[in-house]
Amino acid sequence: MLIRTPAELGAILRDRRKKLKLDQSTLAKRIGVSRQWVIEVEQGHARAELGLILRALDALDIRLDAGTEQTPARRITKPGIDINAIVARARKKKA
Amino acid sequence: MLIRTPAELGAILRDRRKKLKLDQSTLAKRIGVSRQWVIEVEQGHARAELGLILRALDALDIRLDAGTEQTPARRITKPGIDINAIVARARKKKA
DNA sequence: TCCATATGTCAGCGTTCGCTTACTTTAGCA
DNA sequence: TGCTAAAGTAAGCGAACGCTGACATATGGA
Repeated sequence: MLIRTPAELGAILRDRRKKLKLDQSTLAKRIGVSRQWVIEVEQGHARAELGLILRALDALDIRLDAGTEQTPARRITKPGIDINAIVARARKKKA
Repeated sequence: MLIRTPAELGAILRDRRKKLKLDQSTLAKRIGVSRQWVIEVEQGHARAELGLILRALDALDIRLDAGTEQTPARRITKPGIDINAIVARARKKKA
């Protein structure tokens, strides 16, 4: 399963949790976070802490693999200008 | 490359950046973050934001894959008591 | 040697995290 | 119908994020 966005990660976590028949409270205790945290991350919370995310994956026996690949048509979503940077700035200005 | 900790992620990012002959400033601009951020994440910053991390991986053409696997001897590091939870609490109390 | 580049550190600031606690809503079941 | 558990929402709080800007070390070339 490829992960590109926080929302995708959240969906993966939720699916896996359900497959293991755990409720949010139990999982939260297992990870060492609050139930609130589980709810927000499953909903795709983009600013969740990396460390906690990794612990959540571990608690659910999900392995994370990083690969340098060649996925052909990948940069089509990247025009000349840098979308990511623009979004990043927008996020800040608005706030 | 398996990712288990923020430090491992940081090392992967740094290696990949060097392989692409980018300096921290250039990468930071490409991701849409400050140079500071790049430095800290490469050093294994555990509380970095998930969304920014994903953007960094994208900027470096690193693919993230989540897999439910069976890695045999995996739970040996998990005694009866829940280490993760203990660490989590410790992190909080100390602060 | 002097200068430019790359990396790392420090301090201060506004924003937001993740936490707790409490309430609401939904679903299944006796 | 009422009860229970699961899931979601909201408010308030201390701690830490990521940012800017300036400064500190290498390292390498002119």
